[in-house]
Amino acid sequence: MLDAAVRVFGRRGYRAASMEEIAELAGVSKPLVYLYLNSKEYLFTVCLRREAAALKAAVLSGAADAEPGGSVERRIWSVLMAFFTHTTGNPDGWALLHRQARTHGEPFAAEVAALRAELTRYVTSLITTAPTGPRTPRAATALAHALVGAAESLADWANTTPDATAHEAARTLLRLTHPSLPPHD
Amino acid sequence: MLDAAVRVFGRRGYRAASMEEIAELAGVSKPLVYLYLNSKEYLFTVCLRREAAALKAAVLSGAADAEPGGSVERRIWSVLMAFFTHTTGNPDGWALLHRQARTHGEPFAAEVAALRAELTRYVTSLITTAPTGPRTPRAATALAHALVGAAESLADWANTTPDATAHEAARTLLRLTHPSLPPHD
Amino acid sequence: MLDAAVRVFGRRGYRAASMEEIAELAGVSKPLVYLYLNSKEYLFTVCLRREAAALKAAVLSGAADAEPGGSVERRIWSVLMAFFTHTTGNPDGWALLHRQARTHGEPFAAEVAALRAELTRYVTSLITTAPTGPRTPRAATALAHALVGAAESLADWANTTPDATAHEAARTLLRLTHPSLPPHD
Amino acid sequence: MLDAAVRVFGRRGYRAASMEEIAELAGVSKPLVYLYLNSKEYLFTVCLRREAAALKAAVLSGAADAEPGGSVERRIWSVLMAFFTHTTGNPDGWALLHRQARTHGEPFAAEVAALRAELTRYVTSLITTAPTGPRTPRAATALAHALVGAAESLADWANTTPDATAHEAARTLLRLTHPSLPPHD
DNA sequence: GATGAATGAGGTTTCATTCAT
DNA sequence: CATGAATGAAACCTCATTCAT
Repeated sequence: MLDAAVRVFGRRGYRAASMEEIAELAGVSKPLVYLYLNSKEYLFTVCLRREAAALKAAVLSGAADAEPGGSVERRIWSVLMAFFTHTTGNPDGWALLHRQARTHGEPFAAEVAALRAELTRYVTSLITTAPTGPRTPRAATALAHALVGAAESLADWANTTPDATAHEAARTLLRLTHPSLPPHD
Repeated sequence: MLDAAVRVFGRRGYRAASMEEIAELAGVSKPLVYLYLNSKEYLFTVCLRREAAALKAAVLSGAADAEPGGSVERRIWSVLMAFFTHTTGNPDGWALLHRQARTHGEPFAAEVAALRAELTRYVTSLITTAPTGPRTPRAATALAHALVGAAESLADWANTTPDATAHEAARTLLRLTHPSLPPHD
Repeated sequence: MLDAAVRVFGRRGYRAASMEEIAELAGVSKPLVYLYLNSKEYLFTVCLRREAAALKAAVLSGAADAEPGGSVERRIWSVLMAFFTHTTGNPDGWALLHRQARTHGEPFAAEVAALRAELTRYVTSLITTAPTGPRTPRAATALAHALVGAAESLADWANTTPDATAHEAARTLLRLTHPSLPPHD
Repeated sequence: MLDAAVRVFGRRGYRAASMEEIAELAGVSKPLVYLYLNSKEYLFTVCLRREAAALKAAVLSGAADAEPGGSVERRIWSVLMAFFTHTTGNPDGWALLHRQARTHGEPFAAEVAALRAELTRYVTSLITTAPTGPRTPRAATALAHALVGAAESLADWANTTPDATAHEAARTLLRLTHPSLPPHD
């Protein structure tokens, strides 16, 4: 039932999505949706939180999967793969997070902004450790924003381009940040 | 009158924007809006095209401003400066293009996708000329998508961060693609 | 279970009362309410009839309690005391009868009107026996309506005024109709 | 348009009244009702205030119409005639005030309670000046409540009894309070 | 026998859109 | 030409009511 909501919200946007369509897609009746999820706003909030948590969990699990003794590049690679694998495997959730939730009034935009800020901080920390990285915190933050945007754009690209893979997206981004690295598996 | 529409559409989104608010902000009456612009959909289309054309013109003019004999890096710098100067100077138009138009059903998303494709092709061509660039067209396209996304994200960052400048955004992006270059003025 | 219904109906009114709240207050589930009382309309009818019968029984028992050889005034006093004792002891039932049932479409209003007519006829008969009473039946009926209204208003007053007693209400009404009588106990 | 609302509210009650029926009876469309009167609640408030003001104005004008040098009884008669003339000439408004507004949640019940309290205070003052009246303020208030209730009941009686007149209602009530008085014109 | 789970019908409210002036 | 006045269509939400267990 939440799946249906994520799909409709992700495709149509909050305003254009109708509870009727969500209910229909879920194969239930409108009142049932209201029984479980009290209002359209609340339903959207639940979807948003679920997708945010899922994305976060995927990325963290990717970071954890990297071998403990591995290089920084290896860890970055794991995170990127986890990120793109999640977004390509869950395009509606990704659209909800990246596109729809941000075009909406304060409570929602703030929530996704917080998630994005968390990610940006993480990227900033990765950048700062690099020897050739930016020298001021401000520059690091700006660069992190650029990289996050690049990742987001690649996620969209992978979702709209036929036979584009998460692997391809990850490799593209890694080659941008580490031009000298040999191509990964 | 279009200014008002761009502002309201850019801030509220297509569905949440009401013709009433647009007319009010423009200082005219609703029927007048319908007289000049036949429907909400058409009004949005006109806004979208105007902003797309304005952005394109700004970028092209930036490209033309570069001295004929200058280096490629110099030309890139001009384009970036033109792009970020335009987006920071016209945040509502930028929000309309980048955020609102893409969250919407096919006619609009396709239009902005076309604009984006044009830009991506241009970036692809720039990339391919570089000696250390990607070796396959597919890889070049993917990288171009990443760079366009980085630029978009920086435009948003510049619009939401106090005292962030177009210059700073351009410098950040250029440093990402040309790490060895000395900082530009 | 009917107690719960009377309470909710008496406080909220027919339309504003929800079967959910009634079932909850009764400590049972909604389908059980429907099993015993077929519909909201029927449930209301049953409540209405029960309260009407209870009020009628209370008044008649009051009339019967008066000593057989007593004066008319004494009998009136007994009836008044019985009436106000019942309404103050059962405010929700009284509200249901006097306020909610009458604000509602024909089947209910008619039923409570019948009860009221019965009471009015009784009062009319009391009035007509008095030597100084009205001379025409029509005038007697009108006066009876006035007195019934006075009693109803006093019942409401007693229910909303802190430390107002049935005794006080009865004394007030009796003094209105028999100004020369000494105050009762 | 308010007339239609008063009529529907007065007959059906707040909850049972539908904006559809009000609009239909007024001969306009639903959105127009919302254009002029923002919500059902606000519409009801406006109706309530209008009827309260009209009733108050009618009664005050009746009081003012009495000849300056006339007796107290004469003034009372004028007020009663004004009251009953208004209620019989405006049965829906009377039903709205007396029946529907009081069965409804706090904002409305309080408003009509204030009106009723004003009237009750006025009656109390009339009572207290009479030589044979009650001796304590509490008793006077209680008696005033009884008389107000009697008047309300007579108003209902006059509205539901064929060929009952305001004159008849006023005479009935006056004879209740002043049994010795000769019948008025 | 009692209930958790589900729905049909209807109510309030909004909004893009159009005439008559 | 410009607008005040008006509406059709559709959205969100609620509630009396019923099955399958």
